[in-house]
Amino acid sequence: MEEKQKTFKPLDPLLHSELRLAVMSILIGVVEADFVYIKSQTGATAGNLSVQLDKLSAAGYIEVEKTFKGKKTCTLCRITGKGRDAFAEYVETLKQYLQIPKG
Amino acid sequence: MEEKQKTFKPLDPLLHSELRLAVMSILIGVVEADFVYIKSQTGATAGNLSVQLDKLSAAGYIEVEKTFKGKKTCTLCRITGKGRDAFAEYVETLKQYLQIPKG
DNA sequence: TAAAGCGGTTTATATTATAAACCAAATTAT
DNA sequence: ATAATTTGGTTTATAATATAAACCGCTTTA
Repeated sequence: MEEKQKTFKPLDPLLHSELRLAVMSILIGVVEADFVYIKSQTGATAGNLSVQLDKLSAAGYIEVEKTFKGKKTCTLCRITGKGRDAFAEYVETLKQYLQIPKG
Repeated sequence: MEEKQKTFKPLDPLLHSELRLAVMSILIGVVEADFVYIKSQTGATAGNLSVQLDKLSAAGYIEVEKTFKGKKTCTLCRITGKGRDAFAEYVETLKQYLQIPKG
C-alpha cells in the first residue's frame, strides 16, 4: 500500500449521467438528430429526455432548434464544439477510473 | 437519420457513481486497501466513503474486514469475484457510450 | 485528566434523475 | 363537423442518490 496520491480527476457531472451521456454519444456521431429519434434510440421517456436536453443545452453542450417536419413540430439537436470538447475530456478522465490507457 | 435502434445497455447504477467507481478502480489493482488509504486516494470525506463502501459491500462487490493496526481500528477492503465481474461488464457497457471499440 | 486527534458511523440535507400529469396541434374515426 | 386518439413535446411532482455535517468511542498528547 504505497502513497501514490492518485487523486482521481473529477468527472463532469453533466456528462456523468446515463441518459445525457447516451444523448451525447448519439450526437457526436451525426450531424443532427431530432427528439423522436433520440427518444427511440435511448428508450427514454419524453419528459426525462426533455429535461436532459435542456440541461445539455443550458450548458452549451448542444444546440436545440425547433423546426417543422411538414405540419408537425420537430426538435433538432446538434452537438457544439464545447460539447465535443467536454465529451472528449470526459472520456479521457474516465479512462483513469476504468484502467484504460490514455489516448 | 436511420432507424438503427441502438438501445444503449443500462449502466450498473452501483458502479455509475464517481466515488464508488474510484473505490473499485483502486481495489481492482491491489490485494486490499484500508479505509484511510482509500480516503486519501479519492479525496472523499469519511462519511461519504463510509456509506459508499457499505453499498458496495451490501451488493457483494467488495468485502470489508475490521481489524486492528496496533491499537487503532483498521477497515480493510477487498474486491470480490462478483465485484470484478461487475466492474468488467460496466467497462464494456460504457465503451458503447464512449465510442471505444470493444475488447 | 482535559483536550485534541484518529477512524470511522449515523443522520440530515441538497441534488439529481425520472416519470406522471399535462398541453397544444394534428390526425383519424364517426 | 366534431369527438376521440395520437403525436410531440413541457412542466411539475416524486423518488432516489450523493454528500457533508454532526456525532461517537478510543487513543494519544498536553
